[in-house]
Amino acid sequence: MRTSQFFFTTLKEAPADAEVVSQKLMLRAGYIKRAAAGIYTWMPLGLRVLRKVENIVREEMNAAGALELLMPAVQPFELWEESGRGPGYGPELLRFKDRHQRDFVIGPTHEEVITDVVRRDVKSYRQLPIHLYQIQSKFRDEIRPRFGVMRGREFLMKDGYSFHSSFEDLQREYGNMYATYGRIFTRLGLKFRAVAADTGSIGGTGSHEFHVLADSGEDDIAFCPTSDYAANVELAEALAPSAPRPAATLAMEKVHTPGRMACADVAQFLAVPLDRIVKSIAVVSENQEGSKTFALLLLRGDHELNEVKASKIDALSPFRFATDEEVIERLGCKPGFIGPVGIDRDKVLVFADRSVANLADFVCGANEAGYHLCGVNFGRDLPEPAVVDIRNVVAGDPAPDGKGVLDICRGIEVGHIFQLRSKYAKALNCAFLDENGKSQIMEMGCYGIGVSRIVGAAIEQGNDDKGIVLPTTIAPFEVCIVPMGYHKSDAVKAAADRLYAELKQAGIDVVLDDRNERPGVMFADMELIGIPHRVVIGERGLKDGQFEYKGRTEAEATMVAQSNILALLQGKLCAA
RNA sequence: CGGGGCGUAGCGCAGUCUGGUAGCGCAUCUGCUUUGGGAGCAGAGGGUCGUGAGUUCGAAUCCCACCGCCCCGACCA
Repeated sequence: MRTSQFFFTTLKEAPADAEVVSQKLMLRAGYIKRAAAGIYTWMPLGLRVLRKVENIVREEMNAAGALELLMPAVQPFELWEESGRGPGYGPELLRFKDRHQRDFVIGPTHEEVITDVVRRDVKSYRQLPIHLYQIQSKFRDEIRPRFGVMRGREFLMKDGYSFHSSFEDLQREYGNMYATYGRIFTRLGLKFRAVAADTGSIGGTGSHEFHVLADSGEDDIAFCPTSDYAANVELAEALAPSAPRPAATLAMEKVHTPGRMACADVAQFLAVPLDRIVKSIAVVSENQEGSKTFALLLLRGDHELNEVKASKIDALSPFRFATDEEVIERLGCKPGFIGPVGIDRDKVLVFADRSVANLADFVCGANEAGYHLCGVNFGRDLPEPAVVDIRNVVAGDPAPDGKGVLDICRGIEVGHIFQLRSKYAKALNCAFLDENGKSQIMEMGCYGIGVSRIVGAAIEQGNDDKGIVLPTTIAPFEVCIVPMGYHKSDAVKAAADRLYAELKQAGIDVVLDDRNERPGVMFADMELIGIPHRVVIGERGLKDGQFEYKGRTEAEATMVAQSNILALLQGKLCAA
């Protein structure tokens, strides 16, 4: 490609509303243009990157035995009614009516459609297993789209679905995909980690997320530096303290704590460590008949509630936070001074985090505005609570695998694999006849990769003050040729044209900057858009039969004999 | 959904308080000069000042409504 024949525009300043570095750079480099909140046009330059990512994903999926198909972006709402997921999915699901007033959705995912396809055509165990995937635009009407293509509303996704005659075979394919995803992210040149994950709204059993590690990520990952353990914080188990609960040493005492509502304020005011303050979070679970279950969740002052874990408590599934009115009605006290002592356990359930259950002589609200209780002890001052794991792990907690201590880092979720089992197959009656002629429901797996998000994540991981730094495998071009005086010097022009033809002939994805621009403009543009290898051709070097080579992240350029440049570049590209 | 902020040329911004013929930098176009790190000079084009309705002799500026966008919050009592 010659830049004079290409179309790209760069900006010196990023739009003011761009938030994260990848978004700013993608806009400045002209990879994408914003069309509406969370909706972008991929310009030719950015599309080259997107397609390279897509093709790596496609090659590895094909190599792993999956078959590509393409499903419709627009889906009949009936399928969502049949799976029972229509109401639960909520406002993220973009719905509309056609001219005949029939309901449709723009697909945020395709479990329903693929299950419908398979149930029509797959009748026998002999046709199983089968793994079908597509690479297609999805639409999810996010509450707050942000971070450019990393949390857009429209995005490109690879979604694959496998169907099996047994759970064992599903597990085999799940392992196959786990390995395939590792190969894909390795080829993409990303620093990533596979982590155990919650299955969320999609449902199912086993699940792993693949995260690109980056400080701007939206997910917290708990991992153990001295073992293989890694899990989303939503899922990571907080072990019970190993030491037994200490004996009580203090008598319970009511103290005046005017205006001290936050745990940190109470701790400071009473000169008690934050980890001996117990906070009580009031929640309500309403069943379908409208009857309410009211509960207090007890956490140490230095811990955070993990809503995913809490929602797995049977009595609280699902739950919401109690309103101030509900708290006053049940406890006779405003939030801020509520606690588990002296309450009617028939009306209020009490769940204590494992760490709270191990406390002695703790502080909690007195259920009276302006007062807390000190020196509180389970068994003596209040009944023993139900003990549960409902907190987020923190750095320094013991790893659940018992092989070290946890640390926390941020990640961008770029892949997710699930063992769906038969959730959708059952709802949509996706069945087959087994060896004995008996009808059985299929086992399903589902495997997603956020293709457009990967581009943002890769730039989040690879950038410097000059612009985008991408791995050669996904950069928009592998090599750029920057001639000094292409339009003035016949010798430079001839050398540049010759090298350009030679590199193209060798199958290298090369761009020749033949614009009549000043050198500074060309250097700055090629660096901004993220070309990993640069060859500069000038009369100075030509006199000695030399070109100048510089890698995108190298500080200094090196002079290379003209006859050696192809071999040098091939070596660099091969190594990548 | 609650709170806050913003909307003026393709991008970044000033002007709004205190109403009086719409500006700056970058980008674009023309000419000359320049050519190894985002050039210089001279000239030019480009605006429903988010939309609508008001107040006024006169509105980017004041009032009202709407639309769009951004940020914070929607566990941590």
